[in-house]
Amino acid sequence: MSITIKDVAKKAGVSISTVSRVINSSKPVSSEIRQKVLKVIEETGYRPNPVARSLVMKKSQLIGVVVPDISNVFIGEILNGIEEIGKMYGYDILLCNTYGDLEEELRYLNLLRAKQVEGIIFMTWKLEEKLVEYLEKIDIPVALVNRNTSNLHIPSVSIDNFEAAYEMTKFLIENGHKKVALIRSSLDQNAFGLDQYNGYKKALEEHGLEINEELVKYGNWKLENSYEIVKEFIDEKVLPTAIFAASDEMAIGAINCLLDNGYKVPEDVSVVGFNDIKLASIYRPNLTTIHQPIYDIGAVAMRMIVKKINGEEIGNHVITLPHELMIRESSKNIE
Amino acid sequence: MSITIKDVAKKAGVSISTVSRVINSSKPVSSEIRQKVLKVIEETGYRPNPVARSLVMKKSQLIGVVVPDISNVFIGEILNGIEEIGKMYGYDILLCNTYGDLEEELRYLNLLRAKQVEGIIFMTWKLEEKLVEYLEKIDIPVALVNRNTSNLHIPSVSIDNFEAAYEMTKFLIENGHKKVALIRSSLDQNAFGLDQYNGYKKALEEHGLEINEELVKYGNWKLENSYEIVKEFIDEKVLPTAIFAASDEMAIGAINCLLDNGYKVPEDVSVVGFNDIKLASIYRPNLTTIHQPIYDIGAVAMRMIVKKINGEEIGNHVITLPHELMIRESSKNIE
DNA sequence: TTGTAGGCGTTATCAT
DNA sequence: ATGATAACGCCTACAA
Repeated sequence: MSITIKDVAKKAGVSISTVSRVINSSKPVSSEIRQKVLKVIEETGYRPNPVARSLVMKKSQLIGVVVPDISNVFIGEILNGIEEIGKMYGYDILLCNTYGDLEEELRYLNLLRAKQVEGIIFMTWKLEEKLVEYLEKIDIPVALVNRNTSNLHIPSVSIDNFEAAYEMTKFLIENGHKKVALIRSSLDQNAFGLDQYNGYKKALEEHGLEINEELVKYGNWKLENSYEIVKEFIDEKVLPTAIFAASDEMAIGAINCLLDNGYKVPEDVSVVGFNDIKLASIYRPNLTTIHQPIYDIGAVAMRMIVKKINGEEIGNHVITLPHELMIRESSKNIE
Repeated sequence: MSITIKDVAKKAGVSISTVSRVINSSKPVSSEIRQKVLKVIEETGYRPNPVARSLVMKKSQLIGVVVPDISNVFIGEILNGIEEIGKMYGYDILLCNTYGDLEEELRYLNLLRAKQVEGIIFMTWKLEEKLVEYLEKIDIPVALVNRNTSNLHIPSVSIDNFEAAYEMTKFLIENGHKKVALIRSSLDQNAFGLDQYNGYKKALEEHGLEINEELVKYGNWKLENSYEIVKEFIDEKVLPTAIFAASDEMAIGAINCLLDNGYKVPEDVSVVGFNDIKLASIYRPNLTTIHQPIYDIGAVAMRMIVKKINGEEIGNHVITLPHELMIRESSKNIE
């Protein structure tokens, strides 16, 4: 039986409201009584019950964070940013792992509202129409992460994936690569990775190269998966001179497949990634990739949520963080 | 203004107790009334408020999970197991990231109790004495993960780290390695990694090799860190013929440092890891490592917590899962 | 400045 | 089988 505000009140010889006032400093209390109450709190080790508090305040000090894969290192680093900023403001994290499944995402979104979370940070691979609808009219602060939403009415924090992919593809082309493969996520219009695809396309078009759909493959962001995709390239003898993987992990999967099949990187094939996770600059060959301020993406998203909770006006609801093309060892000029 | 049980009762023309009974099937309700209530619930989209429920039931359907580093892939996979099993039983996760800091760990533990979590899954690098005390007398179900506690009064789920490290070291020695370095976590007695150290020591002793403390280094489980440690070996010209890193990530950091300095793996130096994360079998050279059933560790821990919550008797409170020595490319017989 | 009392949404214990 | 009603622990008008 844990100690309650009532016990404190009794022990201090004051009313419940008074105790409430000193713990919340919501209204003035004579410093004499305050001291007395504080002392009792100290002695008894009393802690206000957050659940009861949530019930009456309709707040929970909880932020719901829904992600498609906790074991993805990119997501893990974003979570670090979210957690750390959240902690600064006294918010805790209710974690939801969806595996990118729409039903799960919807289920969790409902659950989170029921649990009175004060804000939601959302990340997914495929932003289905249903989700967009839901997120556009939800009545609690939401931030979409890693996805630009300038065309939607949902706040978001991400880099400019389109521009970044464009730069990367352009870089490869200007290094003499005429056959550039792209490994991105699934085909759907609303899938994360569409921006990358469009950036890739733009670069190709600008350089008068036609898009060979045979070279655009759809992965699931896993190492193992891109390994298999590259194996297909090899088996089908359509191996390009450069492979642009939409994540570093997929790039590494690709490189290993190439190595296992007797190809050299970057001598035979250039392989570039996206995200710049820590492994990218340690892996051998070091990955040419797009640097994202991963931690910051999470941090900024959380800060945005906190601001909204506090009713502070936030200027732009679509925040685009800077990215950078990191040219390292896994790509080569073949001109 | 969300709809409450009261609204449903009124709309269905029954008492709130009746509504409560149909949503919980706690007591018989005439099927006629049940249908009526169900219909109103359907129409109104009523969802019981979990917070109010928590308050009266003193339960929250929440499991607190505290980990030292979310972005660590090993931990990420454990979280997958925890989450998935938790979801099966209707439990959600309150995630706490501590960076392994004792103050944070203690703070979170208190917070979790206050939030009425029904169970706690705990993981840390250093199991400080204070934590042991706290965990031994906490009044809610706890499971320590990735750490054998046969000498403590805390339930746990892990592999036999001692035996695994022993096998690995023995394997290296029997492959002709007389100078085997160990990169493990910090020096403290209670640090995770002590079991590995002891296993390592036993193997050396059994083979009449003396322990050269110069070859035992203390890392922080990060890639970058073990890279630096190996650099020290090289600079100090005490490079051994084999390096046993206490995690795959550290092994990869070690290998990359060797490669960057002109050494070949495993020709010049054998490097082995621990955990068998996915990357281990994709990385080149494939890592010789200890396979842990990572996902299962999380899953079993969660199942254990659920059982305890339900008051089911669980046999052994210290669960040891099987491990396996995976011999791959990063190690070599030099006899 | 302090205390009283009502209410937050549910569950559970009584009667009926 | 059903319905009042008292908790659960806390906050907050409203009174004093």
